[in-house]
Amino acid sequence: MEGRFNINPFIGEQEENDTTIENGSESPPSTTFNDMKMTSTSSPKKRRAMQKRVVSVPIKDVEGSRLKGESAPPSDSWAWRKYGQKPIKGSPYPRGYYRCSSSKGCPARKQVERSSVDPTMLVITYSCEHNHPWPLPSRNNHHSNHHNSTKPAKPDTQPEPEPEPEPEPEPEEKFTDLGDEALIMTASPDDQFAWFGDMETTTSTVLESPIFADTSRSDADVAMFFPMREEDESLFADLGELPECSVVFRHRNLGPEVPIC
DNA sequence: CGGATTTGACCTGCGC
DNA sequence: GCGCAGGTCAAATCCG
Repeated sequence: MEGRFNINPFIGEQEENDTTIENGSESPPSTTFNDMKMTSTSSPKKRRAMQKRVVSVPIKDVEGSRLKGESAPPSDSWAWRKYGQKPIKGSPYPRGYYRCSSSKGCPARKQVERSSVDPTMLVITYSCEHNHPWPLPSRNNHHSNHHNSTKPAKPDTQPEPEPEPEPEPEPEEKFTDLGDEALIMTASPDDQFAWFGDMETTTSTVLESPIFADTSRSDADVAMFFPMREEDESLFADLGELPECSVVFRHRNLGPEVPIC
């Protein structure tokens, strides 16, 4: 069923290491995502070069297939296992932590949380060890299909209080938070963002961080960004000025499923 | 029975 | 140096 997004935020990753992420300065923006330490199995102290991509998808699309509350990640072609959930300060919604279980040793992770800016959107942050050889779960590797992404093992076991979505808490702050670390996609739709193509079915929106835009945005790249539609514009109009999130684009190309890494 | 989810505790990094 | 917040682990529990 739809609602299955083939989110493959890791493709094209090779290019983007943390250096690409840095928001104009060398120092890590904050502890948020860069802080990702690979489980205690790997040197806890060592910060792995994690690449991140922030994807925002309409929650309704997700809910279409499952009503699991804010942490219900959209179904993609990969298997994710939830390993934690934490309430995020400043956000009425908790953030769910998922680990890739599509293949053994898969370092991919993703964090799913509902956007406090737009409660109807699910913000998914994908992280991947940039120098880690990804298993490249091919499309056939769909075991995720029967146990696909965070499979709905418990349809409604999620007792999440799920606080009422707030109209628009602190847009800027939220976006800032998100944008700061957000690794934006700026590649050609047919390769690096092919994965994004699948999401398109859900009118997904990707938030782009100005940082990224600033550092790597070239005219060519900009061309990659799809212009906002009226809905989007109005949607974000509420946000007022978004100092951090300067670009919002939606993609509409259809693309085949692509390996996450 | 095996695998996934839940939940509390613990650890690490950052800011003050 | 301390406190805060985020991220991960691990045991318990639940579901198929």
